[in-house]
Amino acid sequence: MARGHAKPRTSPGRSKYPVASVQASDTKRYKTALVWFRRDLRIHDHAALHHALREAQSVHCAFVFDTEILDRLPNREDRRVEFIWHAAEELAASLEAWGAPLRVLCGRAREVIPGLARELGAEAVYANHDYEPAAIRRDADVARSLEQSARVLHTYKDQAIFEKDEVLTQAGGPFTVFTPYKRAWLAKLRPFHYTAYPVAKYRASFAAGQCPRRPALEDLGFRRTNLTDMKLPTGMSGAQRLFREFLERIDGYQERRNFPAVRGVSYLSVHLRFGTISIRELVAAAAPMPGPGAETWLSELIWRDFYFGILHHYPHVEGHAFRREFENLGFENDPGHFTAWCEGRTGYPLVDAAMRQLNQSGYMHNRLRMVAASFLVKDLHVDWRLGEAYFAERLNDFDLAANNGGWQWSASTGCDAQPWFRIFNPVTQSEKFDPGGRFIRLYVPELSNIPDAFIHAPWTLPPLEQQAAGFAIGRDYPLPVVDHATARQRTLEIYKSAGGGDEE
DNA sequence: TGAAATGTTGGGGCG
DNA sequence: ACGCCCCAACATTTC
Repeated sequence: MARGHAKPRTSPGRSKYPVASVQASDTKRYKTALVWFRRDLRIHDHAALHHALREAQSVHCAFVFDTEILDRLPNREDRRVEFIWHAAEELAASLEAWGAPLRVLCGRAREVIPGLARELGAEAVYANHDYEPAAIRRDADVARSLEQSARVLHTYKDQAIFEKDEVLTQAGGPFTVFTPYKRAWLAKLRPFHYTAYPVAKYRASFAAGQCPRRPALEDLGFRRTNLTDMKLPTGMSGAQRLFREFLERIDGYQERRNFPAVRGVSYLSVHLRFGTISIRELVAAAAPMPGPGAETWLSELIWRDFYFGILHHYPHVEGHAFRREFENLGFENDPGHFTAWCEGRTGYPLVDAAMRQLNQSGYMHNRLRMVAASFLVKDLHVDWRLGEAYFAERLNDFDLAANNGGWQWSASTGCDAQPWFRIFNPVTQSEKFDPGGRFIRLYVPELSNIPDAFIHAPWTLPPLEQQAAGFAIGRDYPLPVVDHATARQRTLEIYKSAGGGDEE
């Protein structure tokens, strides 16, 4: 059957993808269709767009700034809204080059989309699968509304290479351990799974028209952020630039990806999140490429599919520990400690640098996400859900499945999580992965004059040398909020008594 | 995608 | 020369 879990089609022009010839319009099943863009803000290699163009004579496009989401955002300067706004602008410009207008609307998507479909006389709405529980409920609502006026919602796999039940164990169940999942994923992978949808070939099906006025960022009730100052490339073109640059250094990825002060990673996560680049394009480049760099990077892309799958099969992970014995660890959740962590003043330089990077830019290096998460849970004894929520609020690339998976991994509450007795030492991690303190100095300028030998643990700088450096611990930079060795012992007790006792 | 505690080994100082 | 001790370096176990 056709890719993307599309329901079996009966239209006469249906053929096995990819298709060599453009269908004649009299073989199409719909006169008019509407493509609803969501987290897939691009025109190339787009499943829903491709199917709509093939199946309808006249295709309209829309994007909705969903007020149900926007209204719940805690502040009016949100880099993600701005990122999406830029992406929608570029999407509109690209569609316009094909003579197709993009309708950019603002409102409750579950009402706006059925309303727009009625207004346009669209018989079908096309969109890509979104796996978040709230999105699933929204899409079910939209489908129901459309049905009431004899319309239909078609949705497709687009964000993932394999979704839902496509990769299963021998027993037919979902994988809950990454390594065997990855093995099965790789064994199943064929070029077919990462071949781009040739959208441009069918562009004759776009409904022509004037480009309607689009809302400015301010019209949405949001203010500019420092997003553009940060030189974060936005939109499809920004994603392509990052990808091109990353491919130049992918060979060193395996080593360089661990060092936050080094440009080692791809920085594509936010683009994958909003679909300004296609996962198929990335896998198409990485899968056939030899060497440990491409292999390791592909692994990271597989983690993404893995966590989509976990959320799909175990939706209770949203809000609950995957491992029930660790549901309630009885942490103190000291508000002072939590605030110190949020604000980057725990007294542990690498943790603080990481949190300040997040606060200033909306980005945090992946290793630092692990270090910061481990510290919150296993040093400060704050519930992982508080950290998860803070990241959700701040990360430009925030994705429910991946963020939840990452936090439960760090907290040892998840499926295939790190063992509970595995506890990062924030000083050792700092010495290993920021040996010269370059990253620390970037975000914790009050430590810029501390010698390398002490920058990972500035409280060990002898008083005389503090004087010489014009620095006083406790005055210019906080003393550690907790003692790691003590906190570690307590963590071991907590997890052991919570039922971790009989673990290997 | 760990770190700390504990165990083992072997070189060198030294009586 | 030899045994003994110290301890660094490495390995293994434990959390």
